[in-house]
Amino acid sequence: MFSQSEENYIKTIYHLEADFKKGISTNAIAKKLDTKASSVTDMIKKLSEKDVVTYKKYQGVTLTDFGKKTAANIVRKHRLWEVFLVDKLNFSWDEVHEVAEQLEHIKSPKLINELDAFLEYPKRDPHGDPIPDKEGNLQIIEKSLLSTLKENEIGVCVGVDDSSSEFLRFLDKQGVALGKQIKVVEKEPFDGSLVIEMDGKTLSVSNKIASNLYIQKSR
Amino acid sequence: MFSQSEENYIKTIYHLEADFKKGISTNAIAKKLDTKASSVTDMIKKLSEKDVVTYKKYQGVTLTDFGKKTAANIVRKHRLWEVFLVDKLNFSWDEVHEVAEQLEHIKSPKLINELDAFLEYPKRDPHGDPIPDKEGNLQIIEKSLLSTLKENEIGVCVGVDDSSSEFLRFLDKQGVALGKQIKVVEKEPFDGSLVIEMDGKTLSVSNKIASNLYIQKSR
DNA sequence: ATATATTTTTAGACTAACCTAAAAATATAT
DNA sequence: ATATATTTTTAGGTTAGTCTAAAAATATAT
Ligand SMILES: [Mn+2]
Ligand SMILES: [Mn+2]
Ligand SMILES: [Mn+2]
Ligand SMILES: [Mn+2]
Repeated sequence: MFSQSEENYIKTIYHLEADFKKGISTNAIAKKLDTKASSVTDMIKKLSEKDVVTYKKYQGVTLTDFGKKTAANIVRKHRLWEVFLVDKLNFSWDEVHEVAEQLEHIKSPKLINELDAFLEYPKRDPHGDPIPDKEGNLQIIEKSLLSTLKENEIGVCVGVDDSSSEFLRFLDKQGVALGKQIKVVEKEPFDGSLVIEMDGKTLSVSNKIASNLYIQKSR
Repeated sequence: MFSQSEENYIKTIYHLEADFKKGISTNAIAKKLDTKASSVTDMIKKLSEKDVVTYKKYQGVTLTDFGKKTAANIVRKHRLWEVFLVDKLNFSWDEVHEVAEQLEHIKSPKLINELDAFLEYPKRDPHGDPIPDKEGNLQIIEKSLLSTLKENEIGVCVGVDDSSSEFLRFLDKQGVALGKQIKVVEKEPFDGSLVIEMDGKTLSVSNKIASNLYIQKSR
């Protein structure tokens, strides 16, 4: 059984590995967890002791299979709770993260399995991120950043890269939501902005937005 | 904002005060929390510092109004989560306590208010205990231990005193549940056992059970 | 290749929440 | 009333998780 703090480290390493492969640096972890590198070194030693990570001094850290499974289970809980908050308790997608950050640490296998069933086995969380199954496997879908699409390409909005409240609320204001069909009408090379068609209307989105929105291209 | 540990102390003092009025002893708290008296003294000082309790050395501890409100809010969360687990996630009434013990510490006013609404504002938890409202008030109902009823008195089962898994599962086995009508047929002075009528059948219950079951008498 | 900058680890401290053992206060029994 | 028992507090330690500052290792730039 892991402490809340240990779980937060494990989850963070998992997310960093998804982005940057093996050998996650002390500093990278410290930055994500808003703590100091020296604290990370301490914790890393403990996690290595517990066979969650492999660790060679100065070489960064990598999750073991056991560590990966543990991490996936925490992520599974986090995302299932997010679905619960949005689907059942009227939270909006920009409000769920902080609470899920707490709920993910509740220890009860029955709770999480029953929650999964109650929510009818959702496959993705409110931000479009996949929910790992009990074994820790998660299905990856083919998705591309909106900014990488070419003119006239069409797709469906399936996720966000940055899921900060600010970004999500901004998307709300623009009427952008998961499941919406988007067509790239025009790309502006000067500032990287795009003119897109959505809900039959055309609007312009900045490069900043376009490089944070995931699109599943229509074949 | 209080730590999980502080919250557990506050809640425990609250429950003890309900049973024994003011001036809760260090030892009583230690026993309930399964910790040492010296640890309790430490924590009591901190809580007194934070104006949760009033404390005079060797005189025991009493919740302030602020302390009472804080406690009631924790109890509110505990009981609402218990209702959720039973009503929505197929937990039985003997399985919920341990999980609610964790869930009660989640910090999010919106979460608990939405949960309350989602559950349609329940008034009692699965054990018949009242759920405090947002202000910390809880409605008390007139209830008596089954063991105090006289022959031929009739009432409805509305709660349990001991809510240990063992007792609750035993009640399940006997077919006793909240809401069941019970009539005292006969009292056995020798061992304090009772013959009762329930669901049209008569059965005998030991004194141990009769003094852990709350009945609301039919006027 | 060497100097400089950056990253990582170590050393030493702090706080929260525990503990044991001893001392002090209070309660109980004769 | 005094002696004894019990309860409560104090004193001093431990562990988890954090911090700052300094030392060591590694990376980068000339
Ligand atoms: Mn968390
Ligand atoms: Mn999410
Ligand atoms: Mn608790
Ligand atoms: Mn209960």
